[in-house]
Amino acid sequence: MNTHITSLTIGAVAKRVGVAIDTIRYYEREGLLPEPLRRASGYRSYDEGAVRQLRFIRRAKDLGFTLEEIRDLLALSADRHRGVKAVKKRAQERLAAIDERIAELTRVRNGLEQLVEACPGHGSPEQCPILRALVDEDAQS
Amino acid sequence: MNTHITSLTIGAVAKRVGVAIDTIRYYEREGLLPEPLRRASGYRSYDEGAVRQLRFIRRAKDLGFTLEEIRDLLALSADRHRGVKAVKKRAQERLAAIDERIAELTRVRNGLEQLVEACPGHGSPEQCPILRALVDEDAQS
DNA sequence: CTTGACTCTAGACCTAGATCAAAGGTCTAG
DNA sequence: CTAGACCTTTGATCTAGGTCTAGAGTCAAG
Repeated sequence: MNTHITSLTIGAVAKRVGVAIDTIRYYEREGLLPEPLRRASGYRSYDEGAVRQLRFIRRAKDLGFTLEEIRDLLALSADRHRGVKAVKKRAQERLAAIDERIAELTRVRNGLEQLVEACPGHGSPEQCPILRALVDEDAQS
Repeated sequence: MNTHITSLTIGAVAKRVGVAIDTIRYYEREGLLPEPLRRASGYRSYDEGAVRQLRFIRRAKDLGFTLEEIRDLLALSADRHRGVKAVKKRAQERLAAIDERIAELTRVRNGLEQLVEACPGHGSPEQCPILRALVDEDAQS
């Protein structure tokens, strides 16, 4: 519960969150982070809220959300009550997209595995099922 | 076994393989396709071998190989005998990379699923496990 | 006060894999 | 012969998510 007033430079924020300074400025340009206060010198001045928001962005990115989707999530999370429903919907959509991607990769994976297993690893290229599958239409499983 | 002499324009090749004309020229620039013969007019003149090679590239790409890896595969496939071993090795590496990617996606997927299941879909943002997980470090499973 | 680390802006550049535009030459059906 | 489809080149543009540069100003330690 350490809510004392802090004033962090962009470098300090970057270090805390583990992200590059340029990335923070980039997120600001892209509307993912609000424009921070400025010192007299023009230096950006951040507080803990900015650190939290930046961590939010990074975690959402780790879950595979695009920056555009994250912008949307941030807007929704600011909407007390009504936002929750929409956030859940976005998460479900993301989950479905991941499932689809996994299924697709699994299909490719299994096809490739069959080829690898069938390949003796020596002999002429004509006998290699991997090369045959790549060259001949009809050699596909 | 239709190996009669054919001469195809780039457009005809593109249509047969189902790829854009620009993509064929791009592959040529990138060294994935040999420079074709030219008519007196300068038009590229392709034969069935080029069509086969282009299909090879497309199939390999569908299996998740990058264009750089495909360049390598093409070189290997030209090596009668010794190439087969290396091709199998590349395919095994590709398979391992896909497995790793699937495992990673599955981890993310399961984490996200838990959050979705725990979210009531209404109420205040503080009660939404999805938002909590994104905001708070310690709310992570 | 000096030095070195930090920050500012605007804008260029990067990867991968294409895709498009402009300005012009060629080919073919009618 | 002409319309219109097709082809040529060079070079720019796109997506996504940053990363880097130059030139200038600021801050903190000693």
